[in-house]
Amino acid sequence: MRRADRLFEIIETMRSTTKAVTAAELSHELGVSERTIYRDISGLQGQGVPIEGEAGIGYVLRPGFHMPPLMFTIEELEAIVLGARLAGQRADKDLQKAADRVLSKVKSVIPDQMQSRMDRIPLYAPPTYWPSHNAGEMALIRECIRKEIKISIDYSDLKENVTTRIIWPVAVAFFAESTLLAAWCELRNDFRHFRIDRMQQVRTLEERFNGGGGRLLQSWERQVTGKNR
Amino acid sequence: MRRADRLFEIIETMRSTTKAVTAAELSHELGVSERTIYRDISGLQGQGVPIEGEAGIGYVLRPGFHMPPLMFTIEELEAIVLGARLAGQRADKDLQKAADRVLSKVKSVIPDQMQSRMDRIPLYAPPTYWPSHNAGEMALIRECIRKEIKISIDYSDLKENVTTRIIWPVAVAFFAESTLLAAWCELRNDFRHFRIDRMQQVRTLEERFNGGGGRLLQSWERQVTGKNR
DNA sequence: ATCACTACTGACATATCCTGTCAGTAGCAT
DNA sequence: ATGCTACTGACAGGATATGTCAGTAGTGAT
Repeated sequence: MRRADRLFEIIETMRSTTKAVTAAELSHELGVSERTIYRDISGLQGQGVPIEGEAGIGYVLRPGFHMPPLMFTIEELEAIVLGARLAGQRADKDLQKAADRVLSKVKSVIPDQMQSRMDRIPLYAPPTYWPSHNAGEMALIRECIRKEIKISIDYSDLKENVTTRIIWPVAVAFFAESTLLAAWCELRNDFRHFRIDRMQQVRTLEERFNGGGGRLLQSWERQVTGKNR
Repeated sequence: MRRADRLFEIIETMRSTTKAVTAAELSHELGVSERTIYRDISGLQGQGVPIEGEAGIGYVLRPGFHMPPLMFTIEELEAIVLGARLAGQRADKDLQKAADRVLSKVKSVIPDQMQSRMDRIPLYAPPTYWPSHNAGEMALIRECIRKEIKISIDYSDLKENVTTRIIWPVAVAFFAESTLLAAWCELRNDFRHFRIDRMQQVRTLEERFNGGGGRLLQSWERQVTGKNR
């Protein structure tokens, strides 16, 4: 049995029982070694499948693997659709695809009668004709924020001076005119904001930084709201 | 990207669109050759996934494939949160509240560990400092679109000439610089676009119009996309 | 009828990555 | 303390996934 098929099989097996399933059972059932099962499960978890393993117990598929039916009002659907369209226009290709998937997932969990209305929601986000450059890098940047990976950028400021900086990316702000990356700048030893379209080059580094479980983000938020007030 | 991941990707891609998807598109999107796509799809079909292919057309996922969708991924949550924030900034108070309710509903169905991550999604839509006037009327306008109620507006054009028109509102377009209402104009007997912030007054009428179950919207879409080409 | 586009199949050499084996660490329940 | 289990790392060999090339056939538009 090929790996690709096996992954589907594992999900189905776990879905069909409420008890915990051990790696040994799965390995016997599917005719592969335990080591392979551990690798498969790790792969599934990496794809977001909520399998939880506990030593001494086994694996359980957390409820929350499938989306339960959801009820939205027509106005809430308008908000979702408009939001997905706006986000799709402003952000990168990957996020745009994610927004599309959100719409299709939402559509498939709401009652039938709502589904047809969802296609006809008359709120549009037309393409912006001043596409921010480096939108392609934004997917990478988002990933680095999530994984807390340092990046190095060549940044050209207002006077066209180019500096190379190592920064710790923490947040992205979608202003109407431009898109800004907020980051801790090792050069300035403080938070700085960088326009995505002024980044000449974006390189991910091996090194990671410690965001303190959101504390870095919080201290940035404090600094920004403090200044703006 | 590994084959096992790709198969899930293909399903999600096909689920997220109603149009047919060609092997060439998939191959480009996933970074593999067309030959591999054909092999992947053949594999999925072998596992019972109802993908249908037609020469000259592409692939479609047969409706009735009603596997409940998988839970949102982190990236999809990012799209939802950013979308809600953008929509909340651009639209009216009511829609903003609806967007908030969407977030809390979504939050209530996702696994615990995801909930805390959702609060810390670092994508922001800062307030626009050129608030479109009459945003307050937008909730009313959206309602009239839904219920197909005629409205009367006093509209001031580029030269400050004010005209009073009876219009049939069909759609709202959120451009970067302004927000436009698309409507059938009884005065001009054609579709016209009105900037929300140029409307002096908005009055709902008793009379309703017949949108033909989306046909009016469609004919507007045709006209707009035709002109843009 | 022709053309452009597309799904689909087969063959084959190559390189990828999947797999089992072995070894070891650590958490949970009894 | 013991047994069960999840989990990780290293490594070598082999299964298999992949790209390339070539070709057939169906669909829709002109």
